[in-house]
Amino acid sequence: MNRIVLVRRGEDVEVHELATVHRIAAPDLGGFVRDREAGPVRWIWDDTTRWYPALLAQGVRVARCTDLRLTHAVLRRTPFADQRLLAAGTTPGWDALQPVTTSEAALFPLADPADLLDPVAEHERQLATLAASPERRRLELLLAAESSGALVAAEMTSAGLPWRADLHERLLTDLLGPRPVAGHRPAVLERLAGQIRAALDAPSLNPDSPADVLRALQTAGLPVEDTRSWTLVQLEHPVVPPLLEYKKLSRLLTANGWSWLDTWVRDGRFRPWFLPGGVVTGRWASTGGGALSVPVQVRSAARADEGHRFVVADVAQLEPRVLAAMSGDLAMAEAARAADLYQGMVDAGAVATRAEAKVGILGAMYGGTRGESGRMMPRLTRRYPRAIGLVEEAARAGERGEVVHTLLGRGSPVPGGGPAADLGEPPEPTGSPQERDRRRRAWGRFTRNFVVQGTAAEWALCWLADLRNRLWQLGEGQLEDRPHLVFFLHDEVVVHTPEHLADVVADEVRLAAAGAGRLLFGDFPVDFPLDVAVVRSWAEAG
DNA sequence: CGTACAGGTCTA
DNA sequence: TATCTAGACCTGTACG
Repeated sequence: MNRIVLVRRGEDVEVHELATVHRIAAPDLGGFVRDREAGPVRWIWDDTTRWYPALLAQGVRVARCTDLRLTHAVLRRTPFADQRLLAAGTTPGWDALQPVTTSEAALFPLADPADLLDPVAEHERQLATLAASPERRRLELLLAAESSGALVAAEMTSAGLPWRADLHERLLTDLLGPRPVAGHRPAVLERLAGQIRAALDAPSLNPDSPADVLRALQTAGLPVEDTRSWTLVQLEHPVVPPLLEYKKLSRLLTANGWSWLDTWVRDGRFRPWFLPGGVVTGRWASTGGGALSVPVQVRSAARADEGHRFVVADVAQLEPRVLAAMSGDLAMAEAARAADLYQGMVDAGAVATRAEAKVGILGAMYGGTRGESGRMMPRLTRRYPRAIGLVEEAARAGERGEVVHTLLGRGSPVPGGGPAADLGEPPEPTGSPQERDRRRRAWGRFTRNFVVQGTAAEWALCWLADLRNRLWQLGEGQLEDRPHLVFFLHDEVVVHTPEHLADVVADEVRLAAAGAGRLLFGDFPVDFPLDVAVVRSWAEAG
């Protein structure tokens, strides 16, 4: 594997390859990368968001990279690395480096803090750190998966999720009335506001002000402390139906209404930015358009192009399956042999009902100790001692202030903030003993969830990376002419594909899932069954 | 007048 | 018959 480090130098790019250095002009970079991609090569660069969008805009796809910003972040937190090998004067600069999320695909923004960093030296420090790690293989897999995720993320933004603004607008008009002029409510909301004011005898009530609404509800004699929908549904009062309807439609208007369309949908594509490693657990974050919470309500506007289909796939109960595998709990893995893990637990006689299984497992992973899930724990602990033991141990470690880690070695933050690598004194605990105890237990719930959510994110990254390569092999020409990923959300992917390849894509999605399981868990007998749908519209899946 | 936070609701 | 993990992002409101 040829490693080529790219470094910005003014209007040029410095190319470091096999102990040689040469310069090329920035406009020639696309052609150079395209040529070298004919052979096995790994591009090493400071940050994928600073290089890859411009390459993609020129129709250049790369197979592999090392994203030093992301790999640095992982190495800084992992308990498997000797931090002294990573340390340098520029470490704070690498720590602080932020991804670029602007629509201009221009190479080389002015005054980029990345220009103060030395990618060649950082790469060498990272290689030395890996070489000395007792868990080198796992860490290398994690860093490769993380970098591959960076490529997928850039490609998804570049391609965009096909989005039919006309269908979205029709949906808005049907539910809210015609688009109002700026500063006015849509007709349907205005009518509901009138009904709410009448029902509460509050003629000047602003239904968009929670404080206003709460006061009016209390004045009307209703025993409420907040105005959440969940609270309101439990009331018997004429204001409840129009108020709930108002909240629902108002949410649609503000989160995914006309201005959302104006801002985020261009040329028939929704283009959010996906941020690999944006969540401490290793899950992706996103920015722009709320990509991680696109309501089911508007997914009908996401439609495959003419002659194309979406292949939508999600993993059933990913996290409990990951927990079974990472803890080596054969009894839980046996329950996971069924397509429905919770039903598998019922069939094994571990619990009486599916609902009990679900609330019990979720409680074990999230740290629910009260109510139903708390009552389930002794039974689950007897049946699945390794799985439950793993999350309990993670919780205890967190309560002691220790770092926990995922299967591949992503480390949790330390309680006081700042990466574990900062060898400074822990901050002085503040607050009453009760408050400190509450905080300690909350941190234990976080570390309990961290090991499972983070390892599930690693499985998903491996799935995504393998699938990306498989999809590329299925077609010819540019990325968008081939089956390609257009959306990813924790345990769900959407592939946009020419119709005649849809069934092949569905097979590849399953093969990639099986491959991810083997990569992380070897021969351990656990399944990751997928729900796969070939559809015209995202809303038809699931 | 711009920033910070609270309250709310959507996602897995 | 009690909410417990991770996010994004909107509006209204308090603050400096």
